[in-house]
Amino acid sequence: MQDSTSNSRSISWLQRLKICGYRLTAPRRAVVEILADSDRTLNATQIYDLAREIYPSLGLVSVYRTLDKLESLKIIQRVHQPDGCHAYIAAFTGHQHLLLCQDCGSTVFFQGDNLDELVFRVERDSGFQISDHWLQLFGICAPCQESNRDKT
Amino acid sequence: MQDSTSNSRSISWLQRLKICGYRLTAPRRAVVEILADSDRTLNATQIYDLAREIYPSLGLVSVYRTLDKLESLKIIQRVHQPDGCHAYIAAFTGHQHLLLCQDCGSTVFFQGDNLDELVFRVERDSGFQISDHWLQLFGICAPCQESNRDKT
DNA sequence: GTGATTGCAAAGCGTTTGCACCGTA
DNA sequence: TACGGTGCAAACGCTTTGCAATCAC
Repeated sequence: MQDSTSNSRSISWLQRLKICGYRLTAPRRAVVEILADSDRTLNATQIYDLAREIYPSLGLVSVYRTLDKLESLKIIQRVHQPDGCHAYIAAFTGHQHLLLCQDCGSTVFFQGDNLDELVFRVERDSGFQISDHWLQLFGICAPCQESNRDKT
Repeated sequence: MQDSTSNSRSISWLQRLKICGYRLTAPRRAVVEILADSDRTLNATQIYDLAREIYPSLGLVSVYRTLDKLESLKIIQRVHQPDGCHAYIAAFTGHQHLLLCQDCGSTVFFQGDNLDELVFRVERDSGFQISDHWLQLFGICAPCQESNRDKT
């Protein structure tokens, strides 16, 4: 099937919404489609603009409401960056961390941090009971490095 | 000197403001005082409330304007947490990372992460040029663990 | 059919801006 | 005295809420 509105990730997300008792409506399908297809962080307005290309009568309110549901089902997650925390991306699967391009917002997940020893040491020294950690890398992706070179 | 309005950290911050050409006014002194004295993250409204105990005619606008200046001088920094990114704390000195209590917001800095190898590997695998990283630990501080136990 | 979901409009909230007055240097 | 800084009020942008109409199941 060549239909770009039905990649396997969005189908799986819609199934999960349905299983959780939510109805599959055109606004939800459009928002899911945009986020499932994106490899970069998007905020509510960006999602709204893109999703209206699929479903023009979409309201911004429905974007916010769908984002809430997707986030509470851990299908998507909010991304924090130096300049704010209002962008979303498909959620981690398992223990992964994020690498973000500060030019174009494209993201790559990686794993293989070995922080156990550090966490243990900090836990012992501080008396804190550590339950979670964030590790994010920031940089410039290869295509953006390329286009920055061209500008010079 | 027992005067709680003049601990050494706030004096140093005021000096830095002055050196950078900013005037030392009562509203600025009050905001600086609150932040310099705090070991936990505070947002604009919390700073406003606390600083009005020192300087009751303070306006919220001056809090925002002072926060801007302190942040641009890297005296304070914005802290990102799972529930938002609108809190401030005294800035890192050198290469340090943050450990936050999710109950009371108290913070501890730590150092000694060894991420060079990881950064190198991810850089090689992804093609990104990595310029920065965030590492934050979240947990419950010892006093909060204690008081949670008492509630049970 | 019926109740969840929608888009619109309005409200809400945190933050920024315009402005006349004030106070530091 | 000069002009950077102030507080107030209003504007602003993003997000949430109230509501009647709509539509998936």
